[in-house]
Order: sequence, then structure tokens, then C-alpha cells
Amino acid sequence: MSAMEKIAIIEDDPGIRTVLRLAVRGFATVCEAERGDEALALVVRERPSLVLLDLMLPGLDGLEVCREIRRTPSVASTPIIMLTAKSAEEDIVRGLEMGADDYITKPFSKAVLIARIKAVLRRPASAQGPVRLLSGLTVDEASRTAAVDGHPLALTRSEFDLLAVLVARPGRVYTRPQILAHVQGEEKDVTERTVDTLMVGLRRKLGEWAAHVETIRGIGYRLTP
Amino acid sequence: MSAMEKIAIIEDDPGIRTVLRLAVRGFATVCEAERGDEALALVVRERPSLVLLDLMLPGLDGLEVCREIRRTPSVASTPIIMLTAKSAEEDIVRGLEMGADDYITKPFSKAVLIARIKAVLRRPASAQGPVRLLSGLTVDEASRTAAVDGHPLALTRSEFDLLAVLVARPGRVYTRPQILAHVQGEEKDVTERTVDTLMVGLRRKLGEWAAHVETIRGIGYRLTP
DNA sequence: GTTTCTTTGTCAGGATTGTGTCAGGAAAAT
DNA sequence: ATTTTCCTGACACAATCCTGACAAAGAAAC
Repeated sequence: MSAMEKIAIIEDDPGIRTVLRLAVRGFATVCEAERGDEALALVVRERPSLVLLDLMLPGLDGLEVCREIRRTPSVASTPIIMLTAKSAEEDIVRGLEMGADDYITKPFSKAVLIARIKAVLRRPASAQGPVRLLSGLTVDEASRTAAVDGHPLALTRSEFDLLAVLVARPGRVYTRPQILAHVQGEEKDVTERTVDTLMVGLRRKLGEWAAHVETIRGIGYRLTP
Repeated sequence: MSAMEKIAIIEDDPGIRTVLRLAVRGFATVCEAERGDEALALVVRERPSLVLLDLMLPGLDGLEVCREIRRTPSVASTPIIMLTAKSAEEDIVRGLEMGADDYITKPFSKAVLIARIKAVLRRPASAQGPVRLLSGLTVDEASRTAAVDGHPLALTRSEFDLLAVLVARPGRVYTRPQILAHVQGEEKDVTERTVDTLMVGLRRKLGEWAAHVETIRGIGYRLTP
């Protein structure tokens, strides 16, 4: 994070906007929109490195905004952090399904906010080259190869895609429907439990690295860096 | 960027065309069209390494031109930079969705223009001269000959093109549609399985080198270095 | 602490899909 | 006209995937 990052704030409450703006001052510039239907245009124009997205918005619902961003190729990979009321757990799950990277429940402390933001920004920006994780896991999308400590893994197509999804954003939780959507390009109307079965094979082949693949009970799976 | 690049300019305003032509002089030659319905033919004929595409065109809309190019396999991967009025945000979004690589809003400065162009061009340099791989495979695009341990191979046109694609990026996985797009310059609406059949012939002629041609089940093929 | 309910791990077979291969005819090159 | 190359369709075989069932592990209720 050598240069200044740019963060887009989509939030209708001026008070919260100010809080956010002040919180990130020091390591990021901001651009703002207060209506959901202005959000996509703002993101396309400004190409922020992160989007803070309130779920309760006038004009267009936050979840819809999230989906729009993910469907627009030029900005589809922009990280999104949702801001949501503590109670709306259902929205959280749906938001994650829709491709949000993380969520923060209101009210939030400045410390938590900054920590989450930095955690998201600190990720390798969707680079093309091979992704390398600490403990020696290497995943290369171009050659579709994966290796642990230089030792290549014989993964099936689905297993590789599964691993690729998790590796794309280490630490982020993926729900089963979300994983299925990535693993089988099209909808094929498949039981969610299929993911578990795939995970068995993947974990087996990962050997001791399998310990990094965490099950988040009630939600899905994630990779711990 | 060792050699001179070729840039296609699709723009109806003669004044802007001149500005563009002068701006890129020094590192690129140009070919031009003023009508949208001439654009695809120009691109197919000239095979430019970049297309500058105005969105407001007589004959055929710029967005349509963009889509046509992306749908024509032989030139589908040509980078496209859109030229658009600042206000037309909707068009920008749709253009990016349609596969454009970048956009520049009018009026633009010469510096921005050149920076964007060079950024786009500065990618996969298709190297020239014979390519040599470790185990003794030699592929020379110029003379269209290939040899294993100095022993020339009698490849058909398609077989050579197929090998050339794989050799261009050893290790990278190519899907069948991708391979077809390269092997048959024009779109010919051919079954994907044709690639398999070609691969049979290629592998046979490669002899023991065939072991380096890997099948990635469910995806395509790849060369192992 | 025990019971009950939900969620996940695991496995084995059957269904599905992908690939190697070939032969024959169309298309192109000579 | 002859030869070469290309494409299609079919078949067999193999890899992989999905389902359904049960066991195990947590979480919640009592």
C-alpha cells in the first residue's frame, strides 16, 4: 500500500459518511454517493480500490448495487464491504452470496472499521500471476496448477475451481451456493451438499495444508492465511 | 515495443482523426475508417494491435462495432479503447461490459491518450524468431517449421498452428474455442471436437515429445515445459 | 449433564460427461 | 485428376461428478 488508496462510500446518512471519511483519512481518499442508483456510475468512473456499501439505501437497494458491480466486468473484482444493522443476518448472508467481501455491523468502532478495510486492501489485487500463500501453497489460474511446497497437486477440474475460489480472497467466507456458482459456470440445479463432497477430495489432496480450509458452521467455508 | 505498432482509428470527425494520427506518430502506424460498418472489415484486413473506437458513428453504432469485433474470433482479442463524450456514462458502462479495454472521454489531452494507449499495448509481446523449449523442441513461426532434436516434423498447416498456439505460452492452458480461434483465422463454425482430432495427428508426429502435451480434462490442453 | 435437533464429514455406487480414436466424405491444395 | 488435409459423427473407455444414506460433531433446549 505505497500510494494513497481510493475508497468509495455509498451511504445516505451524512453523519455516518462523515465518520467514515474521517476514519480513513490518512491512508485513503474518498468519493461518495448517497443514492443506490448513483453507485455503479461512481464506481465505474472512479475505479476505487474498495467500496463501502450501506445496505439501506434510497433509489436502489444495497444488495442490488452489489450485484450490479459484480456484473460489470470492468469493476467486477472491486472489493466490497457491506455496512449493515446488527439484526439483519439474512441480508448479510445474501450479501456475501452476491459477492461482497466482508461486512461490518452498525454501530461499529473506528478501530474495527480500519482493521477490516486494511485487511481487504492488503490483498493481492486480483493479479494474474500465480497466487502464493504463506505456508507454501501456490495456485496458478493460467496453467491451472496448484502445488504445496513446490509439490504439484493432482486436482480434478472442480477441485481446482473450488480451491481457486477460496484462494481468490483468503479469509473471506464463501457460502455453498456461491461456491457452486463459481465451480459450475452455469446453474445446474445441484444439491448444496455436493460442495461438501468436493471439499473431501480437496482436503485429502491438500494433506496437512487441509488445516487451512476452515468450515464456518451455518455459513460455508474459508481459507485461513 | 520493439517494432512499430499498428493502430486502427474508427472516427468520423476528420479533425479528431488528425489529432489522433499525429499523437501516435512516432511509435505507431495507423489505418482509418470513418463509418461504423467499415470498421470490422478494416480490423480483419489490417489486424491492428489496437483499436481506437469512437462511439458516435454513422453507419453502425460504436457499441455494435465493439460487439462485432469481440464476436469475430480472428480479431476478438484485439484491445479496444473507446472515445466518448464525458456525459455518456451509460455508454461507457455498456461499452466496458461489451469487452472494451478502456475508455477516454473527450476532450482528452495528448498525454492521457498516449499513456492509455501504451498501457494497453504494453502486454503480451508476441515474440519473434524461433522458440526453443528445453527438451529440444524448436518452433519457428517465420519459416513455419518445427523440429524435435533438430529432426524436422512434417506438420500440416493446422497442426503447426495448433503447436504454435501452445508453444506461445508453455504451461498455459488453452480451451478448445481459444485454440480454434487461433488455428482458423476466420470464424468457421466448427465443432470443438475437431481440436481433439488435430491433437491426435500432432501427438503422433511429435513421437515421444507428445508426453509434453497434456490434456486438462474439462478445460483444454497445455504444454509442459 | 443429557437429550434433541441441526449441520457437516464420509463413503460407495450409478449417472453423467469428456476424451481418444477411427473411418469416411467434403474441401482444399497440388 | 490426384493427393493431401480437414471435419464430422460414432463408438468405447475412463474420469469425474452427483446423489442418497449414515455416522459424527456441534449447538440448542431442557
